[in-house]
Amino acid sequence: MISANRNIRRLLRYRNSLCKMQELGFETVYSYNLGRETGVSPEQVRKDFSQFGIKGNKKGGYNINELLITIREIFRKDELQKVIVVGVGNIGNAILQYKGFQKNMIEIVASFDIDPTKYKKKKLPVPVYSLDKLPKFVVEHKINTAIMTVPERVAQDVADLLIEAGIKGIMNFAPTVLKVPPHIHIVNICIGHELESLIYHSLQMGNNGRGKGS
Amino acid sequence: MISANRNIRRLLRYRNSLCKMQELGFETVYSYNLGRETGVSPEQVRKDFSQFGIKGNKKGGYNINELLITIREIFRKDELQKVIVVGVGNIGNAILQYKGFQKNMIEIVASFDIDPTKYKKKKLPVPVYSLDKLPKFVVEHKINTAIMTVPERVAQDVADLLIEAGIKGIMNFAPTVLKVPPHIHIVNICIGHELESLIYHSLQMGNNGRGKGS
DNA sequence: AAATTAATGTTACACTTTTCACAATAAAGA
DNA sequence: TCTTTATTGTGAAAAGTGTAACATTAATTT
Repeated sequence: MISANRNIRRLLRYRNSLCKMQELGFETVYSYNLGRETGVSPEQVRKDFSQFGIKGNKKGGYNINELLITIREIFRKDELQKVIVVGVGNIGNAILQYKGFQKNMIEIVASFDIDPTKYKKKKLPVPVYSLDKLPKFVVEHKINTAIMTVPERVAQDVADLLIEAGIKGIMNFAPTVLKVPPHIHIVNICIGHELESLIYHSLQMGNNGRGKGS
Repeated sequence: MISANRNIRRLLRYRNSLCKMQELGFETVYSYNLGRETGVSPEQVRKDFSQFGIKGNKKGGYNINELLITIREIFRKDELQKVIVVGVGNIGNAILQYKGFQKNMIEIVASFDIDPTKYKKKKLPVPVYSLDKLPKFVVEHKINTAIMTVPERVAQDVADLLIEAGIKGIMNFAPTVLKVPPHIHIVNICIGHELESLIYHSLQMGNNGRGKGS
């Protein structure tokens, strides 16, 4: 079977680099080019492609255009993927403002919050609704995926609500491990932990402060 | 040696759960409790602890207070870690507003942007400086870690600037693989890719839309 | 005090992912 | 056309990570 996780992530990185290369006018790419650009070994690049049935030319490398088409097919970029945001706080806001999703056939179609003062919020590209309206909206608009940017303390409850409404994938920004049925997909993004982990590794590495002082 | 990456991340999750348990008045915890809360197997919990030299009691489990102290020691929570944010756009803003770092001995002490209109920005808890001021600031305040929330197209240049200034760890929100010397630590957070990956897996899983229609 | 029990701590196994080595092959050159 | 060459494609080895089994031990019970 295909579907690992790592491959998928790398595929997205490849796509990024490939787009840039295409813009620069390149037509073909070698595994070691793409590897260098994406921080992946050439063997890994070839293996990933091979795994997804992508063929190159024995001496001419891979055709960038074909690669991009195939990658888009893998990610089903023929249909627009509709996503909602739940929790219009700092991060929720930032995500709503972000313009980069559209080009990858993803559209944030609505947002939800408990706080009524948010409902009138202008300057947002999508409406903010009450949480009550969520279940109906999800069903009617056939939403599968939600970005959840709510306070930690309500994260589990909101997740339950989302799943009950029929959501299949949740991107969770709260530093909580959500308890969900096995068929639900969760991606946890915990900026705080990432930062602490980074600091930890930087400290490990050696001279904390500059120079050898202190 | 200790220092894997996965362990560290799990340790942070443990800490989260342990704090909650402590607030609820618990004094000890068993590996399977903590495992259940954090989505980790009990064996893994024990192994992680063992790896960091944390000892439990043969029948009474682990002492929550000791655990927390040890974990804090591992992460060097005796000293405040100062961090800067570079790029005060949507996400940069959100991160600057976020209040949760303080409790883990992390403080965002300043932010930087090229856009002069940002410098006067009130409602931010830290000042926004010109990028010119960055090198001196980093040296004077002994900053090791930066959160980089700049547009993709300038990400590499800003990273170079940061490293030149003496930054050892960068949290990068642009979907680019930064080319950096080996002693520099990078954490990439690419919300777009995470979202696409999530959608991919959700689609794989089965009935895209609700019911069996279409 | 001895036996039982319920947990930890650790060693061995299994699985996953990456790297390595090299076979296969199409293009380029002689 | 034959040889060389530069690249892909892949099977095997290695490294990394998680799981399972079990040995160990301190508290509890008898």
